[in-house]
Amino acid sequence: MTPEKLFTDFLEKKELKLTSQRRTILGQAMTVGGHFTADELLKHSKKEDRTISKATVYRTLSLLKEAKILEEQDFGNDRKYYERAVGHRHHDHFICVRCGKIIEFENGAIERLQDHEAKKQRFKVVYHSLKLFGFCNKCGS
Amino acid sequence: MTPEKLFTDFLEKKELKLTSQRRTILGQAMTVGGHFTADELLKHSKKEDRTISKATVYRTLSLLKEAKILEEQDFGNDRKYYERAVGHRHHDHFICVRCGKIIEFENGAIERLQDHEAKKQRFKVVYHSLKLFGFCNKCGS
DNA sequence: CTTGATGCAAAGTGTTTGCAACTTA
DNA sequence: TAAGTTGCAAACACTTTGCATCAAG
Repeated sequence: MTPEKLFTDFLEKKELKLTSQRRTILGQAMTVGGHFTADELLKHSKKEDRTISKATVYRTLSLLKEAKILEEQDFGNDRKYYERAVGHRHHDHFICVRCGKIIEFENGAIERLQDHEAKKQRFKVVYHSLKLFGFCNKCGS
Repeated sequence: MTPEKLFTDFLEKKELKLTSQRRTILGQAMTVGGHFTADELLKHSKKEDRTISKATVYRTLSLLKEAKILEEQDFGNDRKYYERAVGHRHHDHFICVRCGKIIEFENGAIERLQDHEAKKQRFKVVYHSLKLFGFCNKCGS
């Protein structure tokens, strides 16, 4: 299932329209890769269509999030980050506080311990966020 | 080491002054307990000293954070939360997306796996944040 | 009495919204 | 052509800052 198909299906189901702006923004979101902010996405989208506005980017981001095509991340800055959710397994992040580098990692054992902890608390986890802040190997300590 | 002593030492070392406002705000921050926002702390502090301003609360929060008396938390809302760091072991959080309830938990095994993962990535972790979002037992699913 | 601290209001950030004009289905 | 969508600018919510006045050391 491609992101484009997912999005058109999503829009159809909600009786929303596929506009050229939405197509452009989705395309750019899939192209940029990694973790990006609303503003970065706006800049990229403007390269393809100069008239696209900030408001439309935010509105589209919110749809893409709802459609589970993008995932919103919060790295403790004041802005939100987005990354592809489709074709991208769940993972967590290291964040270098010096250079801002973000490293992804997957660790099933941690997830299993989380589930176990959730059972103990009778809590039904929907999603989680694990971030390890510190210094990447380049930035030493 | 009491929070008060920690704070006066911290201020002295930085040649900053202990004002009545700072004393009030620290006192309230220690009294309120749990997780609170800047605005809540302002409201509480105003009960003790009506003239305290928002600006002073924010400025004092930043000092308390630097002095490691408070810890800043980010629960994905747009505002920041604070909680006592002194006399309070490290822990992580469940956050109920329905009622907003926050449950703390400690799990040493998860921490050990995190350290292990960090070693693999040659990343030096300074602090981490693990949040499990979902439904608490009251809010079911 | 010197230097830092305060309160106020204004400025900043990132994000959201009201509205008239415009597009999609 | 009806309903959703857009760009714009203004509105928002939270936080920070400039400045004249005030108080701690």
